[in-house]
Amino acid sequence: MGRAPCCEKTSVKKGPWSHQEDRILMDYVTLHGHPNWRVLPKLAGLMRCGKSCRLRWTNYLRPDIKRGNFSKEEEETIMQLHQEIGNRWSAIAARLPGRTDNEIKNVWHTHLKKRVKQNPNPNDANTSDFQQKTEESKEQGAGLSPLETNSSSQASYNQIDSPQPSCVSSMTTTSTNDHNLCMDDMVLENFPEMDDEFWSEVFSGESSGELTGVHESIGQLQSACGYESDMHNDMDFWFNMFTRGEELPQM
DNA sequence: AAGGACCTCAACCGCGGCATT
DNA sequence: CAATGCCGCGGTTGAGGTCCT
Repeated sequence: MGRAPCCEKTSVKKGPWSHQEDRILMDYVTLHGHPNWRVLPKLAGLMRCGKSCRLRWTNYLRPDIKRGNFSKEEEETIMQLHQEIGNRWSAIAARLPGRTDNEIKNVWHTHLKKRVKQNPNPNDANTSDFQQKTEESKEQGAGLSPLETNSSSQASYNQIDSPQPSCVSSMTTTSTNDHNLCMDDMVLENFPEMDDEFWSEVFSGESSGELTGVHESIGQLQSACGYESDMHNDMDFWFNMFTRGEELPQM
C-alpha cells in the first residue's frame, strides 16, 4: 500500500501565494499556532495543501526571518559548514539565525557552489575572481541588487494583489535606508527571542486581557504606532508590521 | 528595440524518519 | 510489530527578471 497523498490534489490551489492568502495564513498561525499542518488549511479556509502552508510560513511569513543579501560572514559559514556536513541545509540554516534552508540552498546553488568549485579553499573565497565578478555585476544593473529592486518595486505591496513574498523583505532588506528600521533589529532588541513560543505567548493572554511583560512591550510598540491594544487591532498591527513593512517608531 | 540566453528564487514533489494507533 | 499519518528535508522545476548580442 502506497503512501496516501498529502492532500486532495483536485481541490488544492498551487503556485504563487496571493496577498490575501498570506494574510489568512499569517492571521491563523499567529492566533492558533500550527499544531497540525494537514488540517490547518481547512480550518483557516485556505485552498492549499498543508505542506504548501508550512513552506510558505517557514520560508516567508515567519516573523523572525532575516531577508536581504547574505553577508560575507554568512557565505563563509555556509561554505565551511557545507564542507563539513554536506547538503544538510536545515542543519546549516540552524547555524544561521533568520535564514531558511531553502534560501541557503538557493544561495549555494546559484553562487557558492561555483565559487567553491573555482576556489576549493573557503578561506580564500573572498578574493576569488568569481565573487568579484558577481559583485561587480550586482552593482551594475541599475545600481540595485535584485533584492533591492524587488523590494522597491514592491513598495506598494499592499496595493498590489501580487504573490510576491517579500512582504518581509521590504522591512528587513535594510542597510540603504536608516529610517526604515529593520524589524529584526528593532524587535529583537526589545524581545530576546521571537520563536513560536514567543508568538503563542503574545496572543495567549488576549482573552484574559492580562498583559505580560511581552504584552507591555508590544502595547508600547502598538501605541507608538497609533494602535489600541485590542484583539482586532492586534491582528492588524502585526499584519502591517510583518507584511506591509509599516514603519516602526523609535522606542 | 527585440529577443534569446542566462540567472534567481519561490514553490512543488517525493522520500525518509518518527510518532501514533 | 505492522500499518498509517504527519512533518521536515533535499532535489528539482519553472516563472519572471536581467543581461547580452
